Amino acid sequence: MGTIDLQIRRQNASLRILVEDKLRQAISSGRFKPGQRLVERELCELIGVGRTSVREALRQLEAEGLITSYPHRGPVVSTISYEEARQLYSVRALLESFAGQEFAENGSNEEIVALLETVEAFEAAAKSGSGTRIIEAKTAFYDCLMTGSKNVFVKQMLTSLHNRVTLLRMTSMTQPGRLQNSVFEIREIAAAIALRDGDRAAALCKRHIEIAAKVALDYLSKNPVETSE
Amino acid sequence: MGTIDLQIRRQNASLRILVEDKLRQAISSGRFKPGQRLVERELCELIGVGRTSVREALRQLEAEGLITSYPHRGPVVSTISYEEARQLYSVRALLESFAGQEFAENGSNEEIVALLETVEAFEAAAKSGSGTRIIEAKTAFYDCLMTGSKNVFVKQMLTSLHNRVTLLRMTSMTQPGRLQNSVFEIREIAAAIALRDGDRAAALCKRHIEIAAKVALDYLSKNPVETSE
DNA sequence: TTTTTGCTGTTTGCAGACAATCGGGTTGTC
DNA sequence: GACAACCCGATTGTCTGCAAACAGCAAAAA
Repeated sequence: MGTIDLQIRRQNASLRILVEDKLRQAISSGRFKPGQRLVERELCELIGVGRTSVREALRQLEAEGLITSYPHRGPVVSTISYEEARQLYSVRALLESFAGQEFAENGSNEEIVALLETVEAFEAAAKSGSGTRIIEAKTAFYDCLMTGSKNVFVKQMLTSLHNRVTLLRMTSMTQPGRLQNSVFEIREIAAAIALRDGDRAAALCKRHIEIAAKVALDYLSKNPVETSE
Repeated sequence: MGTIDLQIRRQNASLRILVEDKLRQAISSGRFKPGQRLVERELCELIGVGRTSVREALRQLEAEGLITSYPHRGPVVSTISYEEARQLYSVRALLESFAGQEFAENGSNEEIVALLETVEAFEAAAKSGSGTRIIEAKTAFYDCLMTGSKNVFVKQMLTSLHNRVTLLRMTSMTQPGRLQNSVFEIREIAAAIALRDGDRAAALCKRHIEIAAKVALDYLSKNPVETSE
């Protein structure tokens, strides 16, 4: 007899977690725009849960920096200024180059194989042109990269930073030609890691983010991020 | 007639924040030991607030990594393994050297003056031998360092890491002779920053943390951290 | 026009209630 | 005595009602 689906009850996740994910997704997808007020009661009936769950989820998102709470005025989807965006990319370059270096020097062979697979998936997604597939593939690549770095703190921090980048509501991918370059850069990074060349991997990661930062910041200085209200 | 205290109620901070700080302090001071269960109701009557505030504060501390929640069993003061401690010091070295470099290159002259003052305060505290004064002075130094780095993300992340280090319940300061060396290292760091030598500041910060890490990890491998229950 | 006053919507916090769940002890069986 | 099934107390997860505090705004007063 085959193994019956062990995960029948994926209901394990508490309501709070579900609400968190829903809100995160709503913010990332742009359904909630930066600057928009999030009224408790509205969220409650929108999601169909009690205030307790909503409030605790909001606290979590606040800790992640996705929303900002003003006393007695409630939470608001965080906005991110040009200067903050610059700082964000700056520290992201630092952490990702560290992750790349650690991966190259300490990652297991299996992890390298897995990384190369995500690169191929990314290339395929890029060819397909599907926006969601591209984002998924890129997320998978970064996830693999961070896992291979063998540092839970770096992984946590980078995940948080990635979430916040979406507040800019503009993936640098949307720039013409940027996607192709991105594919190339990522392939190079993976190659350096596969060759166990930590320094080169770090340099490539750093450069990759710096380019993305330049594109994003240039765009941002011309088209200020759209906020709600 | 003298001005009557206008600030009778500086109740600005919401209860939740107060509870957070109380709990953070209780954990940092060792009143709550790693591994100890934190029962909601006990905390409620201990602090004298309702469950709502306690639960939201717990969510915040969980996001910071100070406590860990198990489904239907409640929160527990986080423990930190040897491997995690290694990773923590590793990323801390990375971020602090970055902060040091940025400070040296972009800090204002006023900030440099302020930094030098915290160094002197630290030296004075070290001479006094008072544990709490030393910790305060060192905190002030780091706070100044992070502020001068002009990067809110780095500051946030480092603050979180500093909080978690206290879970080890052993400041590397307690090692004989370590305090004197620490004073020396910090003076050197500040000097490099004052000279605007970013590379040297970064290298010194990195070395400073690496030494602290070595001391702490050596100690940790011999004396496993005491947990409660 | 400027200041004061009061209203309204919203957050903040408390208390009580209930279901779901977990761990541990007890019971029953072999 | 060993082991499994079962039950029970404790605790969390969640919901709801209620009171107080506060920000923003508009109307009233100067």
